[in-house]
Amino acid sequence: MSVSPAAPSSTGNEDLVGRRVLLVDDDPTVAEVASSYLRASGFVVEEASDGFAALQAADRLAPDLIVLDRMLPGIDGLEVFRRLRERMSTPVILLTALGSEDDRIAGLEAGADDYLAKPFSPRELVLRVQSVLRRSIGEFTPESVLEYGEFRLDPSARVATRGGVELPLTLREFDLFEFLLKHPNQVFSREDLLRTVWGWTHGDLSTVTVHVRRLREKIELDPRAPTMLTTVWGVGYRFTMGGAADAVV
Amino acid sequence: MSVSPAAPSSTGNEDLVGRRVLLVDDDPTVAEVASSYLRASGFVVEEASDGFAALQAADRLAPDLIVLDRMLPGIDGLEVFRRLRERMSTPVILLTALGSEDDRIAGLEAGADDYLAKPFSPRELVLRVQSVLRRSIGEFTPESVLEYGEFRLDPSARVATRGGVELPLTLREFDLFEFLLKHPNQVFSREDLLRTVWGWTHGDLSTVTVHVRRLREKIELDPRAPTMLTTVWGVGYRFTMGGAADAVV
DNA sequence: GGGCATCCGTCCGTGTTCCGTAAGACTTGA
DNA sequence: TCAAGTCTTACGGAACACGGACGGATGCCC
Repeated sequence: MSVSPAAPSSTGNEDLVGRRVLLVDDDPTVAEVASSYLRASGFVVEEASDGFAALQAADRLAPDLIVLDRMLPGIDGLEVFRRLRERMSTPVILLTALGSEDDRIAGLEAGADDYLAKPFSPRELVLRVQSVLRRSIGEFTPESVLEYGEFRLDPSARVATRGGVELPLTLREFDLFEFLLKHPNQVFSREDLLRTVWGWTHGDLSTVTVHVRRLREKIELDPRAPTMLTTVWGVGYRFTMGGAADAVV
Repeated sequence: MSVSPAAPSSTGNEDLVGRRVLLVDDDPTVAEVASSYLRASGFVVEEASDGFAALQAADRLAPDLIVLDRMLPGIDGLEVFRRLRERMSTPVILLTALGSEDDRIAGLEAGADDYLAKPFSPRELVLRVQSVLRRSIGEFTPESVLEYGEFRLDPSARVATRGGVELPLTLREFDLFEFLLKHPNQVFSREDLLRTVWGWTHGDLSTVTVHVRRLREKIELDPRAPTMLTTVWGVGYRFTMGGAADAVV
């Protein structure tokens, strides 16, 4: 199984890191793929393969969100859903068989917060989970603006400036820059970045290399001799300002 | 008017506890689920299953807000809505059936304070009820007029002008513009807009694309090279004016 | 009541932007 | 000097945004 590219993991999702997700599906393959994607996006995932296990796990874990297959061995998914609702108000995303539009309607009317038709792309699932969680947290509350030296980065407007001049960053470049700006003076391996910024579990590391280079092209005065977004040989990259923070090598 | 952002995380929802909500829907399942969610959020809920009962209950209860299904047995939902408006200014959230295509309610929806397309997530309904109520509290003035640059937008009269000249905006265009004016310098995905402005939880995103284009046609000097309603590639749209980030409205 | 204009949602063709990958040149550290 | 790691460049394809147009539905006017 290879990780598909292009997860628009716009990093306004850092508040979501560490949130607990309970994944209920009886198909081991689906469960494994889905949970690995969710984990890659920073969620803590617990799995359950039938209705009883789901209810128990829900009590024990008190998850922030539940992904629930509508078709389950033993108790039906909808029934599990009702019982869940009786004791907690945790948001639920329902996985429904394709085609059966009635399922979806029934699901939403029963109180699901979202639904996803099987077969679904894991990436889509991650997006939905993030979307539902973000909504339940509080929507459209503008994120605070990052200021660092002459750089200014507004995540809500997705505008980055240096000395008041706007930097024409692309989506990936912006996400990458935002992450680095939030964690200055800290070294990240390419794998770290690929996981946190891209949301991939594994993949071609050169992707990171190239994007770092492109970002340097836009934020460094002399991209050939970077002073802020520097390379730590054999380890990764680090964003620093003020120049003197790199004494230790 | 359409929608405003939901629930600030610092939930100033304490003021809303105990507010009376009249829920009008003939589908017992929908009514039950919705009302249980509303009650769980601290509202006092009364239900009515047809138009007459709704009007009577409205008189008797003097609710703070009414959730009204457009499709009702007996009197049509819209008719109920008109009669309600004749005697009281209670805010109304309209539930519309999206599935049945014959439901283009464009005309009178304009008077509703918010609308939500079925099927919807109950959580979404709660968010909207809170949002509308919070807005209506302390706002005895009909509705504040939005001014932004040379634009002036009167939600009550549904009139938009640029430099004193009226802009012939359609219903959707007005709603869209209003939402963007209320949240300047912030990027919204097509999905965000579809959910908040249209009240759809799911739908064709190209709908948003097209309406943005039509709106640009009317507010931009050069619609081909938009300067205010700009596209953020891979993310969504943003309304900005002149460089000044005076986000206070 | 019929015809007309308006508005809305959808679809399709087209051009553009951006991203991921590969391959070769270069640099670093031993 | 050598090998591993890093940088640079280029390219193909995919995702995306846009314009144009169409059909259906509604409201209005005659």
